Amino acid sequence: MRKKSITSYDVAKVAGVSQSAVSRAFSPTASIAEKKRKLILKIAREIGYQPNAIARSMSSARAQGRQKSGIVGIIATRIQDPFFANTMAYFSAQLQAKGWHMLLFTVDTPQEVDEALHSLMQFRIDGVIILSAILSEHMAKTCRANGTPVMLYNRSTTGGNINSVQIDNYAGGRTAAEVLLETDHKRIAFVGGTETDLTSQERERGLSDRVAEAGLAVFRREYGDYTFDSGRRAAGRLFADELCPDAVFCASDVMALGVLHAARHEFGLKVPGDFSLIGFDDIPSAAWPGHQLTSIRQPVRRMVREAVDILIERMEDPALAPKLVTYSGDLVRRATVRGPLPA
Amino acid sequence: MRKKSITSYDVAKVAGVSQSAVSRAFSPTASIAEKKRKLILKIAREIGYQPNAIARSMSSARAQGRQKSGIVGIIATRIQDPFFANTMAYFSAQLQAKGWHMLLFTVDTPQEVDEALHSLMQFRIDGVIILSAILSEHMAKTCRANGTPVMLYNRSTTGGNINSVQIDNYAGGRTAAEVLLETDHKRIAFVGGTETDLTSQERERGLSDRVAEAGLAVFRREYGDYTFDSGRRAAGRLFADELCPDAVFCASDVMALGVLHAARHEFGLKVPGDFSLIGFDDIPSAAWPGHQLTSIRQPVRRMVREAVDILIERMEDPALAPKLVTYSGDLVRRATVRGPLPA
DNA sequence: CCCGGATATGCATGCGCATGCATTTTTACG
DNA sequence: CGTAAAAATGCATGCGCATGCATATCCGGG
Repeated sequence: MRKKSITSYDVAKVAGVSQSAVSRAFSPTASIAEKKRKLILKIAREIGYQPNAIARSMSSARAQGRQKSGIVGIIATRIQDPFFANTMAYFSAQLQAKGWHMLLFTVDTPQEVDEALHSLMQFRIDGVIILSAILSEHMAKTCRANGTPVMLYNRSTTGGNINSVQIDNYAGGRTAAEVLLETDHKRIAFVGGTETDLTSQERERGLSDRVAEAGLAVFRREYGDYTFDSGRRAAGRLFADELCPDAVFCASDVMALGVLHAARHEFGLKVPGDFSLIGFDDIPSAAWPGHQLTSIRQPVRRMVREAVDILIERMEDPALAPKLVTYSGDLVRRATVRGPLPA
Repeated sequence: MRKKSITSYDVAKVAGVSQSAVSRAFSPTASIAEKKRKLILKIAREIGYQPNAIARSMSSARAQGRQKSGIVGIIATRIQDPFFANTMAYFSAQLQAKGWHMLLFTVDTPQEVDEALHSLMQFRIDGVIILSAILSEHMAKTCRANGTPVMLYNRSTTGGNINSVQIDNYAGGRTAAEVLLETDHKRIAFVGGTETDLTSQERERGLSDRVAEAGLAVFRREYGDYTFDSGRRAAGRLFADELCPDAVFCASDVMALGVLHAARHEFGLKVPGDFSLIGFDDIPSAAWPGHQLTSIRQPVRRMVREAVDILIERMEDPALAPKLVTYSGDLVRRATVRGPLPA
């Protein structure tokens, strides 16, 4: 009892036309009498015909010399994290609005990216977006060989030959240092993501450099894994000793919120009374009345839109040169840093 | 300058075998000499051959009488919401672990579900998961006709002929009422999601019924849209009058957190001193030290696993009867309800 | 060394569609 | 009304793969 799906031949038979006519009826640019198109579409609807995207992509291989699937692959990590959840939501909305489909792959470790990409490429995806991870030189070559454009979001390669959209992490770190120095902090601590994470390292380096320029050194460095709990635990370590930091800069808002909650509700500290706190990303919950977390904002919406635009251009014309875009993150000053708030 | 992708013929030519041999080398069950398979796989790796999943699925249509794409469609809403972000992360991990791919569609309104499903079905997906939405009778019929199993997550239909996994919303509402009545609250308010949302309605009905059984009535009803800000605004309305509620039950944790932040930091109220608060879902941030929000927990991980298992069974054998599973949500008692905490 | 069964291999085919090409129909205009 | 150009239509084909079927090769026991 196997069901056979309804094909364009079925429609053609009912409509008394050729299969080509049916195909053309569904192709907006094809040459077909308007009256006949209407009829075919009507009959198609009646008998429940749906063009088969798989077959369509098969035959496009012949015509265009290359399969076009209409699918963009996305490789993402930690999509339950508010920052990425937001980013994903925007990516999905953008791609959908422009008529592209999204084949989603989530990975736990950077090592899995290659494998995921491999798997995605079997579907002859037209392009791929990689969130917060990089790909091996080998896979980069494979993609180039296949003419599959890649978009690195939140990362870039040193080679500079892969499209990327990211925030200026170094500058963000410097900005954080700047505001903390201005407000007269002396013992500035840093809480990073995983120690090997490039993004975190750049933010740390920005902070470090600027603090050094002021003749100081970063007071303490702790590392977590970008989760709330890791921020909370980092706070535990930072405030266990006699001499505590008077400011903390975290590589992400989620960790900063972990520090904030732990400090206030587990150690009874005041923020910014006992220490000032700055996060990164400006996720929605940073602005909640009880948090009022100062942060370095990533203009996620704009960045995603740009990433999608760049990728689509490259998918349509693979010959275009790679484009690398860096956004700068503005400081969003809220209540976790002492000193006057902006009007 | 069109790139032609590498096909099994290319591998065959280099290996000096037939195309069939290459195909068989990539099919674990096919009959082929082990030595030859090794050789073919080696050459394939060398010249960068990747089986074309699209073409593979095309030809499976002939063999099996039905195309098998290995793709599951997911239609989701509000994936930036922590509850759904979590759910999505689990779905993705589960499906991937079992060798399925995920074609993601996000929608803003329930009306778009049909359209999205339509679009997905053009890819001959093997099954579809719909998060927090239902599908029209028409689309349900179409799916049945195509033999495409559907899994409604977080919803079910009255007909009971579509697979579903959901929480017992009514019972959850009753549980919330129960604990608030036990702790001697008299003016119990409800904050719902959108007024037309079935999930929210069920939670409200559970609360309502149980409160009525105690000889009381729900003190106030406000509606938001499941966002933090809508909870915040609802709080504004609830606490504007002279006579305020002494307890609030929200249809989601996110809204409850909105109420909590607004109450504490905008109106200077104490929770649970001035009123008690219960949310729904038990998202991670409900447990943050500064929140300690009492909530009705959804065992998301288990529910997702079950949903995936049920769907996979149905994809492998479409003849199986629909399965409807309802989980009950346990109360997670934290600090936002007055009275003694559990040890 | 021979022969039968098991295993391995290649050939041919079609999944459903889009499109080049040849042919027919329509349209426009003198 | 005639004719040329434009539009519409159908036929045939192949995209890359998996697999049924026919044939070739292997293996072991007598």
